[in-house]
Amino acid sequence: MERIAVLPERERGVCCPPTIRLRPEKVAGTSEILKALADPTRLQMAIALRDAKEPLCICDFTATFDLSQPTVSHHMAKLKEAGLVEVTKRGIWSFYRLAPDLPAAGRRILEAIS
Amino acid sequence: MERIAVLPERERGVCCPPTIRLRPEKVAGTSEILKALADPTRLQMAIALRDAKEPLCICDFTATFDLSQPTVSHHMAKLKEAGLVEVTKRGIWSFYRLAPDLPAAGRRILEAIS
DNA sequence: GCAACGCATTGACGATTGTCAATGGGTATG
DNA sequence: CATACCCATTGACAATCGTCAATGCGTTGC
Repeated sequence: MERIAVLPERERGVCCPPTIRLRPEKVAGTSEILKALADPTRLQMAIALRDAKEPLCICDFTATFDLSQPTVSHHMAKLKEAGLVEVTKRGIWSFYRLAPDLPAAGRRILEAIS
Repeated sequence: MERIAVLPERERGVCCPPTIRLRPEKVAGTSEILKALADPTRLQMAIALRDAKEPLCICDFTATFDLSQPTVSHHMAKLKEAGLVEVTKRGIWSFYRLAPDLPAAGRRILEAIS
């Protein structure tokens, strides 16, 4: 990612379409992950799960954020749909943790955010 | 980001709200960056700019994607609003490049995606 | 059995988003 | 001046999103 200094010389009517190296499925998957993390609440939830020593439940986040329980549940479902999060039920609780089989793209993004 | 093995013991009515270490402004800024990258078209545009040896103009992307020029222009404006992209006008062209003063968060995220 | 708890789902609402057609402004060429 | 090119802005539209109230379901404790 080095600095680009000069502007290219261009001729009228001639464009330089960049070649897209990424496969469409890869683009879709990555943008799904990004979309899941692009909401402030979900971003904080994901970071909390990333940094947590133990799995967390919905009620933990309901206590943290000023949001209703259905809303928190809805956000967590989005993280799960994106493959970022995994759930284990025990008793009346649903424990959430970061997906252990997180794809490399997701892992790198999660490590990049702060 | 090590594996979490065991589930915590919980008591009814007692939750364990995670402590949010991130400042609210930081959360807002990062989620703005993520939101800007969360669209498939903008994701590909950002990656193209990241990997390009020279700045690119709007018409380059209009040729690449099957989208109207206003739409491409609109997407580029979103990347610019998020501080990811910088524009230099010369003649009839507007040349876009990755922002040289990209905040660390943005740079790490951009390097993480693929 | 019954009440309380934790959670997911549904339905509804305003807000935001992605897209295009239409338009206008600036710049080069003839 | 007139035309062609590149680009940004506006207005409009359907689609999606974030949120909550209401509801239902499974589990635990009395």
